[in-house]
Amino acid sequence: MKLRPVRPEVDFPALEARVLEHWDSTDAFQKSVEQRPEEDRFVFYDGPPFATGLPHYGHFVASVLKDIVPRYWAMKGKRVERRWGWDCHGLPVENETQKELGLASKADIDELGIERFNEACRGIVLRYTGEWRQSIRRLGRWVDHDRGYKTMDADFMESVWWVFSRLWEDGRIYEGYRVQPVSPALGTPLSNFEVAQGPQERDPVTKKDGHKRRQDPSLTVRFKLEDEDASLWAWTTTPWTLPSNLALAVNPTVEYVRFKVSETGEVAYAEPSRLADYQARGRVGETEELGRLPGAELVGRRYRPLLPYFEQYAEGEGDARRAFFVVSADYVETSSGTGIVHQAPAFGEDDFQTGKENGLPLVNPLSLTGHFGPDVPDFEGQFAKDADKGIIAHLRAAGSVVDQDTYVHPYPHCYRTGTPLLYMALSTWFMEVEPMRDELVSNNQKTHWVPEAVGTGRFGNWLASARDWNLSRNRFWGTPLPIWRCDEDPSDMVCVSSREQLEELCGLEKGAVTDLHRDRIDHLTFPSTKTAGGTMRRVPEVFDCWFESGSMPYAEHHYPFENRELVEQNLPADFIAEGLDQTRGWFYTLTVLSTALFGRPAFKNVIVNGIVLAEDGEKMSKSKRNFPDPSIVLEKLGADALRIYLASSPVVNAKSLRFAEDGVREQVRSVLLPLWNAYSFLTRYADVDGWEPDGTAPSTEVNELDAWVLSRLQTLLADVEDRMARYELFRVVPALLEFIDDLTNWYIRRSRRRFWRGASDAHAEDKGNAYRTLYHVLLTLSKVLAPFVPFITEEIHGNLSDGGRESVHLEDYPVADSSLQDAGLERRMGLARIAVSLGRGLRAKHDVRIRQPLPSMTVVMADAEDRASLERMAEIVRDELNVKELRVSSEEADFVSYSARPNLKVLGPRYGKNLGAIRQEIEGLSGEQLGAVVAGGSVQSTAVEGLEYDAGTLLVDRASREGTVVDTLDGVTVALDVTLDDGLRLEGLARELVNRIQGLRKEQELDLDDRIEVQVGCDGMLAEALRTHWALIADEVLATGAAPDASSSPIGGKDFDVDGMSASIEIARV
RNA sequence: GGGCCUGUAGCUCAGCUGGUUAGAGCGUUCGCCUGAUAAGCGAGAGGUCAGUGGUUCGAGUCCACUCAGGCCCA
Repeated sequence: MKLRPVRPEVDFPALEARVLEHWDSTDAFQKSVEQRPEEDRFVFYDGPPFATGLPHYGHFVASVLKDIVPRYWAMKGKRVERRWGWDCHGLPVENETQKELGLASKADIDELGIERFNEACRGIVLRYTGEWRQSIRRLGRWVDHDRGYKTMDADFMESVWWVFSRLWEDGRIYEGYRVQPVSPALGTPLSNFEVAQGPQERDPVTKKDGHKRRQDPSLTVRFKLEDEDASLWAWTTTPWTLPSNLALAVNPTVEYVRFKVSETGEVAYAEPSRLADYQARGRVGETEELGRLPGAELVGRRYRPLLPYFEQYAEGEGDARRAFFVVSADYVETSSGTGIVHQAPAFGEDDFQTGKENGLPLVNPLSLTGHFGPDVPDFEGQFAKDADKGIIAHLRAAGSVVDQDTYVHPYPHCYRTGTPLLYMALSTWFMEVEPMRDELVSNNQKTHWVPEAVGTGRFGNWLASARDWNLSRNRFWGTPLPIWRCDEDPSDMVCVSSREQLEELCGLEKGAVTDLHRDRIDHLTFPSTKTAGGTMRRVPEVFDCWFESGSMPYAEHHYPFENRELVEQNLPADFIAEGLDQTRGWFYTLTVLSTALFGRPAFKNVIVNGIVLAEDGEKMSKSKRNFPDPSIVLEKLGADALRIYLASSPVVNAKSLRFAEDGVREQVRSVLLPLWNAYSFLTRYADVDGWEPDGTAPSTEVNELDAWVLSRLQTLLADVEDRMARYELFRVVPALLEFIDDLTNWYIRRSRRRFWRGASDAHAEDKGNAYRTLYHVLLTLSKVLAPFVPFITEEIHGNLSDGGRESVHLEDYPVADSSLQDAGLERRMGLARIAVSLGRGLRAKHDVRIRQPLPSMTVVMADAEDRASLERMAEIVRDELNVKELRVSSEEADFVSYSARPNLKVLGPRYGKNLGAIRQEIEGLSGEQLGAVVAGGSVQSTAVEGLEYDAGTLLVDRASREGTVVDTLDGVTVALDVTLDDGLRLEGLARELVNRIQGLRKEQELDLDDRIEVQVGCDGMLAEALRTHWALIADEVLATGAAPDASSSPIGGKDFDVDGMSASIEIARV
């Protein structure tokens, strides 16, 4: 099979478009999955994104990871199913729908009807799937969209019900209360996410961003103690919560003062520094201190209800009291107020907790729209904030107001209506997580995290202090909670676990329930079996959509209704990859549900990616336009470049990345083009030579360069395997880069001539082996790189593979062959490259260019083995540096001077404080003494007893001896003999002529194998060089015929200056 | 307010359990080379390792605090 010759110029995006079509037309992805055995799976879970927005770089990062890793394992022989998933439910969708339908509040939705609302949600939820599909395809990600799952599918939802019913049976579900932010204008609780979206403002004092600021009343109220003619002063900015006051909180460890107000004679309690603050602001007059006591001594004291609405709760069982006493709370601070805090358990998180701890009742006279109900008849029908005025007036009249002022503070506002939010305790459904903490933590320890610190730190800590999970939402578009409750007895409940069960309960025929959304099932009722005459009705809540995505491992396969075995075998997943922001999201919900249901971790390996920022270090923002459109980057530079840019960036190690288009371009230059050019080199010369792959493996015996690059290739394979096994993608790409550099800038560079030489002569075997080696390396490399840059490798593989599979992605991943690894050879080549590098530096110092042959170079090394090694590399070094002879010497002292430093790693722990003296002594060691150490001897220390300076305790540095032109690096010292005789000079001039003629060839865009006729007009030494070295020149520039007559200048010749002599040269293709 | 992460050259980042003169790539300056390459080679400039204090013979690395940025939670 002949290789198609390939030009070095390449249009990667166009190439990628062709490859995409090839994949589509050959069903490459399907084949790559199906050709692997079903028993040997690599399980991948795909975290579902919302389709309500377009994909951005963050999704691309995750997608690149989700493609590279599965492709790799597929090539390693695993069956890797990749099913796409869509997160369809939840608030983002509802918000979008509300916006489009112009529905401001929950009431509006109720009015419209859930059915129509949900229909609208269903209509927009898949709006951008087409764009997603196209972007993901363009990125080269292989994933099955057609068999993908959607969290709104009835099968998926039914599995979610099953998951929930298992938790219900296990007694992990309970109904409770939770203080939540409520938008009274919308009449609905908001998620924290929505709260954070509310209006923001910078605080003028602290300069920190926060909630929009608001002016509220600042009211200080007196609560009359029952056992003493004295009062407790408490402060609030929410007078509307005072009707619901049930306790006062003090900090038990803070000291309080009992004092008398001089003007009125009132006796009261407050925290002393707070009292002083009131006085400083002139709100309270003179006082007389009567005594001090710790807060703990106030705890338990009873006071009279400030307002009468809930005074029935004063009475507890027996002598006890249910409410209206002082409680202890650590959170009470003394930076504001009076140090005594009014408690309304329904209206604050802290209050709620304190209430729970002290057995306080939970009273909430407000509706979701923030209006007082009949419990507070004086203000019934009034909006809470509007009632402030009336309440204050009422209290003032009753003589309960100590002070009234205003207070400006940051306060959360509704993100949609801009009105201030109210916090209130609402009934919700919880899953018990706290008792599972230990198990969660131990399951997490079975998971391999990349980077490790996320698992042990961030995620581990979160699990260790996990709280019960509030998994219900008072919304419409979601999977409904499958709880049916009796309208007569609220404790009579049934948890439904399947469609079939619901049909049976409701007396419907089998298959009647096809959709589980609220609009399809809320009306379904059935009679209670426990409560006579009771009717079972579904509770109104839907699931937190995280519960649904966390159920994905089961629900995507409609477990346990179908695929029982498959799902149970698929647990835990081998691999998932998501962003750092999923710590409390998907990572968490997967772990909690898997632990609760199966007692297993949900995933074995996880790569956590960081956040992609714009080039300016800020968040990418559509309005700021601070980042380039992903699709334009893909069209300009290609997906391979973008993939490798992302995969080698810190973002795959959970760090943030400043996205720079130039960074992507850099990948084209440093990875793709060199690879392409190596490939182009092979195909073009193979074409010229008529070489074809013959199925013969390259030999390591013919030429050390071949053995070397094959050895390097095995090292690369081993490194990649190791790093992929650890999921450390960010460490793979640098290894690839290093190899590509070795291949192009050393192997091919050093081997070029092997490809040019005529095949008929003694070099035939060497030439054939060079082809075979380069071919083998490139073909192997196309497989190694395939998961990372799937397009360019497909193209290369398609041309090179002979009898191979129709896609590189169907190949088996190459495995390192340790018999081809030769550490000694790699070491030798390393030494040669150091020597060459030093030699090049010396040429520059001497100002002698490479084209000028030099008589000799001397390399000095102390180590005998190294010297022998380098001698074996003499030809390569001579050729690369254009020197006639390579001398290897051990006589370092002739060229370098020694200096020494203490080897602190050895001496530090042993001689700690003596280091000063040691350092001084070492500085004073003579060249002879150091020479002795270098030679393997030792020198007795006089400063420190028992210390010997030798190769272990000293680090000897070499420097060029003054007056010599040498250079030294890593123990290799190089000196160059630059004396020239006429012979060398002539040869140098001949090479100059070659250089000029090659320039003309290039200028005239001749093909690699075009033969030329050369005419040169010149005189003196140049003419002599032309005559003497014509054979060499002709061979180099593919000239035909005898040496030109230098005395006649060509008519159309181009004039050159060669070392101060002039030459006129003309070439013509023959 | 709490948890976690980040701060090293103009830019992007390495720097393992503390150890010697803090590295790489890109960019930049000068020079070289080019018979695959948009490349390559050589030399140079560029750093108070965010700051302060501490532990230690020795701190970019460990500890404490501060500052700045980020993610998540409240």
